[in-house]
Amino acid sequence: MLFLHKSKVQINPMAKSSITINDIARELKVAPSTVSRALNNSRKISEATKKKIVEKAEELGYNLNMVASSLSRKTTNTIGVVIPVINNHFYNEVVNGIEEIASNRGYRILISQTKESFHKEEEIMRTMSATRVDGVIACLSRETKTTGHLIKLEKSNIPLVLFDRVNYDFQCRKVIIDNFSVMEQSVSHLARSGYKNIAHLGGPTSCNVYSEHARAFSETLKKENLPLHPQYHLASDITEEDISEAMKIWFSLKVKPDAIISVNSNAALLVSKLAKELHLAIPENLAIVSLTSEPALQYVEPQITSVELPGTDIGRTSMKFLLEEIRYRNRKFDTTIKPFQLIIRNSSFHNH
Amino acid sequence: MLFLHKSKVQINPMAKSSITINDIARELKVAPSTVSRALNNSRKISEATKKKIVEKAEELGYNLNMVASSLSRKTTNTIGVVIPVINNHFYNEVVNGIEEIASNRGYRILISQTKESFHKEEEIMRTMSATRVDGVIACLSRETKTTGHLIKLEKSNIPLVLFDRVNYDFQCRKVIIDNFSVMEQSVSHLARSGYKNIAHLGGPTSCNVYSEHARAFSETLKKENLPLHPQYHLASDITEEDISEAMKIWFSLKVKPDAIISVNSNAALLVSKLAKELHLAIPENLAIVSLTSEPALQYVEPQITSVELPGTDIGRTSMKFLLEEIRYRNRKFDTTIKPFQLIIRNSSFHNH
DNA sequence: TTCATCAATGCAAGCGATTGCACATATAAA
DNA sequence: TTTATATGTGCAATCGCTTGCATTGATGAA
Repeated sequence: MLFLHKSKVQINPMAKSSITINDIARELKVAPSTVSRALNNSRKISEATKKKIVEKAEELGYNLNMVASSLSRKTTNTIGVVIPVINNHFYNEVVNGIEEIASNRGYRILISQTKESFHKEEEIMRTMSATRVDGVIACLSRETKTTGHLIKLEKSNIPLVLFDRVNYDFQCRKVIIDNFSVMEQSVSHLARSGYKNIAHLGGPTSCNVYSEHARAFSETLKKENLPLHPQYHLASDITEEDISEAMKIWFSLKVKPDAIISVNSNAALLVSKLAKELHLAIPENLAIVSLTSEPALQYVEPQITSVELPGTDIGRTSMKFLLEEIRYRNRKFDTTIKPFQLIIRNSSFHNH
Repeated sequence: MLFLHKSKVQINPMAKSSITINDIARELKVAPSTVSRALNNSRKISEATKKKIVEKAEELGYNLNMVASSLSRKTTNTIGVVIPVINNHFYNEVVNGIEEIASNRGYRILISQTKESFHKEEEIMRTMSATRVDGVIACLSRETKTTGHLIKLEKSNIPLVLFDRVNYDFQCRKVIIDNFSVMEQSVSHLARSGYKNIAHLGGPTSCNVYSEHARAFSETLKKENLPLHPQYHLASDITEEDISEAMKIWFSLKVKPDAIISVNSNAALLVSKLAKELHLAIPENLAIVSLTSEPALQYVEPQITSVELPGTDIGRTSMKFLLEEIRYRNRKFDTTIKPFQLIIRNSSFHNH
């Protein structure tokens, strides 16, 4: 292919201003408003004029300036998506769900990651508000304890839907999982399979998800008449170091755990690896259950039992709720609880 | 917990219009231009006035309207990121690299996925152009063969940097991997380890990355004096079905492959799983090499040899290049080749 | 023929910032 | 004291599009 002609480099430091509706209007000797209406397919414009205008727009290579349009319309057709991190299976699925609905309805999405920093989350909310997104869907950072930044968002009249990690003190629509039940089912499953000394590698309890896990862990152990060793009930930031250290400590105790419930799949994979290094047979000596899923869990040996969360569904639902608020401004504060599934694989099931 | 007080619902269908610089100006009896300058910390405004204005802005809960600002300034401080899919380790890393540099320099990023559809890619480019992003960083879809949409983008004076999957016919800055070398090193490694019948599970050759793999595969086999069985040289869309089918066919042949080079890590993981189901010992009966990496490769047994691509680095570099073009409008058309690393793990190395 | 009605288009005022230029003080230099 | 030079603000146009209202000419009803 030859680009000799087209590749004429434009050296001007300033962008050559592009074609506007005024250019079209001038060429056709009509009013800019007519051009605007025609391009928006208003039915107040005759078909003949529309055709003429559309053709001329095509000819001149006109491209709508959304910035101007947004300013005038007071709506950007953009929705902000705030997630802790982007490289995570669950959030990827949620984003996919959001995007699916959004793009169907003509909305763009602006993704930002908090990297689990409250400070960054605050800043992101300010930016979302400044860019005048039409709405925000967010999953709070682990550090987030207060809601001042959410209240500000609300004050700027930007609808907000929270998912997964939420703050119950803040009034808005929420799409969540029954985290208590997630843990309850996990513990019960392990109990039924004959495991007695169950450890919990949990997240920081400042976050609702993890505090609910923690509560369910204690309560269910009691219900199942299983011992709750305080040192088996860990809440940490779940870094690789945290996990290694926990494993080291646990397996140097007199009574060692025979099952570990891990807050997420990354941690579970690491636990599985470390367990193998300790020559522990899975699931005979040690069971592993992960409270979130990702494909890799099915590729390791043995496959790891995990809780499947409906990420895409959560995304879709959140987006639909948000659209309702955007369109009809009917603020609702109800919380939707999505179903999950405990998928039992070989890491936690054997005949004692 | 009680929500009674906070739940005062605002029923108004219309967003209460927010505070503008004019409101601040009126209250303080100064000109809007003064407010604008003060908030932008212009040094033409006295410190006293600035203080007054900033305080009033704070008091009224003022929040800059970026839309208006963008229209006036003719720049959005937003850069568009176009990737095939979001749920992919490599692209996640690239996005992280981009975001790191971008947020340091005060840029937001707008992420869109093509889902490997050329049609969607075209549409995304139109949107990017309409929203007047200051620049675009893109990795082309597998289907993309033509560059009309890129030329249009260029015509709207939006700088573009391509990474990984590029089109050599299109003039712009590119950040890529030496795909030929990736394959060459993989084949040579397998040859050195004593494998003879190497199969290639490749991607569609319409895409430069995969066609380079394919060429390197043939050439390196020849160089290493190894047989090239045409049926071992596969180019497909790499769906799960494609892979299953390929495996079925290959292992029903008279001469079965003793090594498989898989175009990406998902495929490699699946191959590894299927191989186990066929009771093939890895790496004794079958070696596996993946041409991209993800953490899961280190969790499976045996760990899978793979090519580590510098995703974050690619992202950072692309963003830096883009910023140069945005800032100085110095169009350069050079291609940067980033180093990769073949990490040899247990799936491809044993003592024959 | 006259008046109401309607369809098609134009006029002009926004939207909320930014910015070149003019203008008023104040200060310094002559 | 007069003139040059800063310094700090205000004026008004502008960015490109949207939209309420006015206008025009044509059509149909009275």
